[in-house]
Amino acid sequence: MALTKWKERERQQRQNDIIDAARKLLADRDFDQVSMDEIAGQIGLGKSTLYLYFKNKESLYFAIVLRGIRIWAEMVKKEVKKGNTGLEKFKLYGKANRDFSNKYPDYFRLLYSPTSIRKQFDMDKMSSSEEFQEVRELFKEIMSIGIDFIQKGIEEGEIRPDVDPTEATILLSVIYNGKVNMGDWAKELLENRGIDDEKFSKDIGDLFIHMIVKDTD
Amino acid sequence: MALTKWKERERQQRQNDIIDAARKLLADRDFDQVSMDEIAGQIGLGKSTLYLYFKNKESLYFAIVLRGIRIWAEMVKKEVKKGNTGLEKFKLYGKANRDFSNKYPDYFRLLYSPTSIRKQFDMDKMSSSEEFQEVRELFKEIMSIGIDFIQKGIEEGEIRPDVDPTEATILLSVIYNGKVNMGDWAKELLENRGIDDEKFSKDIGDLFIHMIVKDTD
DNA sequence: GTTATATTACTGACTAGCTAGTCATAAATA
DNA sequence: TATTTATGACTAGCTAGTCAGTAATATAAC
Repeated sequence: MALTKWKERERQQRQNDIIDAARKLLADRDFDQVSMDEIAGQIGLGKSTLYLYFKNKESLYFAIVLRGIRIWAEMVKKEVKKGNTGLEKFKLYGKANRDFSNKYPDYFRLLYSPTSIRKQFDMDKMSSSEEFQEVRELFKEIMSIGIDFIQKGIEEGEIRPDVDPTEATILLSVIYNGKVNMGDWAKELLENRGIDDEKFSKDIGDLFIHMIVKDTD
Repeated sequence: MALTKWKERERQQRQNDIIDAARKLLADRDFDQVSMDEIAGQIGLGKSTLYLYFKNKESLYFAIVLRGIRIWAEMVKKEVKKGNTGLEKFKLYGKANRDFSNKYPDYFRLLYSPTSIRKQFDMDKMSSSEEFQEVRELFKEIMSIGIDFIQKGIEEGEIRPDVDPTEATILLSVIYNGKVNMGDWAKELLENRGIDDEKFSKDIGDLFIHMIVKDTD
């Protein structure tokens, strides 16, 4: 019985290897542009083998995304505990997002693809994937956290009451979405001014807070 | 001579038709997902015919993008004339961006693709395209306009001096980039709160101004 | 402890279908 | 008749997914 359990772990490890190989390849190319052959080749397997671990390509894709969003959700939940007021917690919420995007850029980029470049997917295969549903739920959960803290901040009088919590939270997400997909031309402009990615990230965070707090000085 | 001129117009008209058909198809699908066959079929032509008007697929793509960015640049330049101070002009700059995204959503979405999803393109073919170079120049020009007005606004004391003009302008562009590519899940959250796209656009604009002006009240 | 059997892990070759781009030929027009 | 415009059939190459059969490992029998 311990044996079958060990077998199970072995199997999960292999599944893990596949996910990892695919993630690396998908970090800078689109779903359509990475073939199952290439993913399999990356870890010295035949393509057919992938289908023993994943129903189809979409399923593999969302397995990666799911892994990423789980990490994201975890980081957010952990970070916001450090704050007390709504504003504090929302600042930490923003920081967690930034940290995640810096620490796991591959996942982060990937995470914004399925929701935005959804047209590349076969909707039927997508919906049938359990992973897809969980990703969707976690996304909504993460958004809810931000929304609640802005709401709290408004009630506590630190955030302007005319700020719509949903809009502001989505805007934060929109900014990160835009930033990861930012084109080379924009990057060039920043570099010419001596602004690296990290500084830009941080400054965006600061600007965002200016956007919602009651008093700027 | 008048005849050859008419011929030339005829040719341009046809080229125009192709661009238009392609634009419509590319509005909600990726470069890779729209075939030359489909574009040609859309206006009752054979695929081979497209190659009489465009060197290759990339060239056709950038012809569309070029058309779009020309309209965008024109709208921006026209709108900002209405203002006087730097802040006023930057507000109009933001408005022009918003108007363009509302009036020509297809172009707008497309415009952010080549810079972000550049990995789908064959770089050699891309660079060799004259259209690509002009698109690049116009993009930089549009960014410069925003940067200059924020700078002016700072000098005039209406915009906070700790705002970096380049960062802020790029951020505006990043926001629009993110917004056009915003996923269905985020859209859903907004809809559930009764916020339609137009309201969200406008509110983003207002929030953005809060981000940079000196005094909020 | 060795051999036979059952289970599991894996893969090469294949199907069916799609793609961009070419080119000799045909149609339309000057 | 000459020129421009258009195309159908083709090449060469790629893709996801399948499946019969092979290799490796685990269990059972002797």
